[in-house]
Amino acid sequence: MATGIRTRFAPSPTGPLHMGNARTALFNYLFSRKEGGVFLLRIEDTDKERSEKRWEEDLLENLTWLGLAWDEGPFRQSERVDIYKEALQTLFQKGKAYYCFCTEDELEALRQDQISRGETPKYSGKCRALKAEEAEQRQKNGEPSVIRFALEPRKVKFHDLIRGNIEFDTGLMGDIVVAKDWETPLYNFSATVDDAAMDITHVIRGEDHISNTPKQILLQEALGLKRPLYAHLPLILGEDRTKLSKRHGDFSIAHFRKQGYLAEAIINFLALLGWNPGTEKEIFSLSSLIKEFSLERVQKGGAMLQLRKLEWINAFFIRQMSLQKLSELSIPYLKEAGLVADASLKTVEPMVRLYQERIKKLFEVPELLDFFFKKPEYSADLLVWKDVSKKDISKALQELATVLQSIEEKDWNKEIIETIVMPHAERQGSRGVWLWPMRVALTGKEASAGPFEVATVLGKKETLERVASARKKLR
RNA sequence: GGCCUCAUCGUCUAGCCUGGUCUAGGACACCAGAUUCUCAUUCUGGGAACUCGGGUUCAAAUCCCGAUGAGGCCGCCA
Repeated sequence: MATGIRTRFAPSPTGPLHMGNARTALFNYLFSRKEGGVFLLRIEDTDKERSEKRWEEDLLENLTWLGLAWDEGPFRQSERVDIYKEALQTLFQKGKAYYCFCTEDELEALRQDQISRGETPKYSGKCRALKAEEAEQRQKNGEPSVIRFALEPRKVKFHDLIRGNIEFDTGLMGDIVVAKDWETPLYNFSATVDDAAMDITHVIRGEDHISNTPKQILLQEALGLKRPLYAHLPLILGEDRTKLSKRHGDFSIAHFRKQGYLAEAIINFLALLGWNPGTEKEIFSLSSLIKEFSLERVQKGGAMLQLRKLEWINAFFIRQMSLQKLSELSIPYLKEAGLVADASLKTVEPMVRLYQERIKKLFEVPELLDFFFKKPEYSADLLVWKDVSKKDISKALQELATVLQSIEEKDWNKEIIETIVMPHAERQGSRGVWLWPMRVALTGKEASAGPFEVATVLGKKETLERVASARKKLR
């Protein structure tokens, strides 16, 4: 903690953790770890209508699954109302806050009017002119109101660690609502107060917050709070190059997890979306990312998600994984698909081994391995290799059965089966005449692992049975 | 509409700050070939980009200006 750097991930529990969120969390995590700082989690649940406990749970669970461990928190803004109340008082004392009694209809009418005149919609500041005592009285009388912050109209400059200097004219913005009432602070206000209260040194968040920054800076100045450093990350875009949202489909981490994407792969993929090491290295573990990460190498332009690449990275990690680990991960998917009630590593490992280089995501495991657990279903036509006649295929299978039968149980392994069967297959002009129907007889599939490996796993008895039933199909 | 941000292959990007070594590099995807009973893996090869226009300079993807395009924000959401 030598550097005293503190970052935070501050999602609102109004939806699941998704690719965009997760990357913001990842960059905050990487930066704080790299600098030996603290990474904290804050749940921004000030919106009572939209916040849901299940989304908070989703956030925590999937963040943990990804391996993004936070050092402090989770803090919930809903549990920190007193802190905001106090800040609100300060604002009132300094004459920077006032009650606004304008109705939503009134404001909407004003907005429409401004838009139709080609002006920037902004609050007129009408209630700012109200006498404090009068406003207080109306408020006490129960007249509906909100609390606004009197924005100082001036140029606000700040330095963004990714984009350089940015300047806004706050005269172009209306007074913002900082709280619906004393118990209900709004985002710009609660986030500003909390970032200071939690000693956040680096605010690393999405680019969509750039225009909130000047408002927050003005709030900091009014409250006498320290200004953190800012780094605005480029947005993650959908296929239409707009900000990722529900209509782009399900990009929740939970969804990808269910599909059988590995946490390592998602982390690796997300890291490369908007950041690169400056070398040609593309495969990273979380710990290697911590070593190499730097905000200076973060991109400025938004990046479209490329699911193909995620799949490739996922398949890569699957190929790198130990057989045992991959088997362990596969078992739940086999159970889920109803192929096995219970499976031991010992039975599953030999099967998984044959498919390790073919699995792109764990979700595919059942459809790839199903024939190991049940008799294959396929049409007789599938047994036919190229334009060989069914009669010849049947003959090949008959001879194959005889040859296989001759192999002793104790010699039933890939090498021996291959050395014995291959010479026969070679004599056919094309090996396919024997190998194709053999493989189809055993797997029922157009594409699968090799016939000798599969036969080995199935065992002699089962192999012969499947070859026999293939011959029956041809009759 | 206003403000802000961004701009290299289809996509993610290197290079840009510190102009020449860039006939612009890598990866994914795609195409072709090798291996092969199939699929996958692996290997080899291929096509594919500096948004446009000015300027500065001996020299610009790189610096400056403008245009265009794209995105974000303009909530009693975050």
